[in-house]
Amino acid sequence: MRNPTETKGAILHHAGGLFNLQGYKATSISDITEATGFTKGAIYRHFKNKEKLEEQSLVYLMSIMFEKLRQQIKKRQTAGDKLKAIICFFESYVTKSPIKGGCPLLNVAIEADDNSPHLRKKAHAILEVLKESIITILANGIKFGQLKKNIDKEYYATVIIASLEGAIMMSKLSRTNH
Amino acid sequence: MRNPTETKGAILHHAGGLFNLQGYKATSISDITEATGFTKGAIYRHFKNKEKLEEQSLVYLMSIMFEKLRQQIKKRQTAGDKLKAIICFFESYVTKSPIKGGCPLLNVAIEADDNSPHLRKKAHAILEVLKESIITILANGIKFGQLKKNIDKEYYATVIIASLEGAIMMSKLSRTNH
DNA sequence: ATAATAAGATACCAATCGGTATCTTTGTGC
DNA sequence: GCACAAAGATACCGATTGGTATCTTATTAT
Repeated sequence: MRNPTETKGAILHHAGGLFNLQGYKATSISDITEATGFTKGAIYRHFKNKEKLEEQSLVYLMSIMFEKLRQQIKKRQTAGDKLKAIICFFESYVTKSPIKGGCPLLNVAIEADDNSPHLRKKAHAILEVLKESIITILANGIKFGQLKKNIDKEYYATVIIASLEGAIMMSKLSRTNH
Repeated sequence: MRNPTETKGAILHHAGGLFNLQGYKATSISDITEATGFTKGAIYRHFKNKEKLEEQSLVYLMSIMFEKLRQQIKKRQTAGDKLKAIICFFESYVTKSPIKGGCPLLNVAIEADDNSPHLRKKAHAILEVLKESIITILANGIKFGQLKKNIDKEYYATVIIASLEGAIMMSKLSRTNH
């Protein structure tokens, strides 16, 4: 019955969900104890403090995101189709997100501003990974003659991410339900 | 020395700044008393509760935004130049924002999700105003033959806002300073 | 079986939260 | 100049916050 790794996983899962939905600062340890059924003692055994729990939860959330996204990209062959898969992924994100509360990267970018520089650092690193993966797709597209030769890869990668994240933000406000 | 309207204005000014920088939930009444120099008694005399203060602060912040944006748009003549002015406005927003903490609309869209539906409602209305004003610019551009006739105005307005807001979000993560 | 250790529960801590009741001060109408 | 009302300060409230110390329970090694 007692499985520490499972316990830690369950805490990350529920904490991640709450952080993404309510915000990091707005989610209390008590919220997490209620959601998980575990007590404060269990949480503080596996995580040194709330800050560390926040960081590891963000990593957990993004690992889910990237895994789902990777699956979609892998299926397609050409650079164009791969990019379309990314856009589709974010589009489906609006209606039925794999994680409640929208994109964890967007959420943490807005919240972890002045306070919590630890989260901002992690989020920045994650953004770079996302950007690099899109740049790689563009580079391969150029390599195999599917895209024009002298496009500014970094610029296009940035624009793609920006408009997708911005769209998620707008959809958050436009939802009538809920 | 004692001027109630000035007091209320000062509270809105400082509270707005803090809300936009730290987040609404993360900013306490004590933060605001420290920033303004006024006491809790003064704040709760002018605002029924924190919720109302949050709402009015958001309106205050957005009124600053819209006023500055309106000035820039008014200067230009053609639809293309007006749209460029909007993009320029958001671009300058990244480097030297008129309000610390980035775009108040973006911030509130992310934070006021599940909790605080009152803020979400206000933010939604503000977004619609922004979208409509861009649609109007596009419509005028079509009217005066500066833009193609059968473009989807709502679609383009949405894309413009999305990419601008997304860019602000990304810039938040990429800042090396601070 | 039992001792040792790890996992988790319970009970508490000071600090802070939003909010209110009350008191003092300031400006105003007469 | 004096009463009256508005504006703001002070002092408090219960609830909740993140965090810790301690106690109990379950697992594992011998």
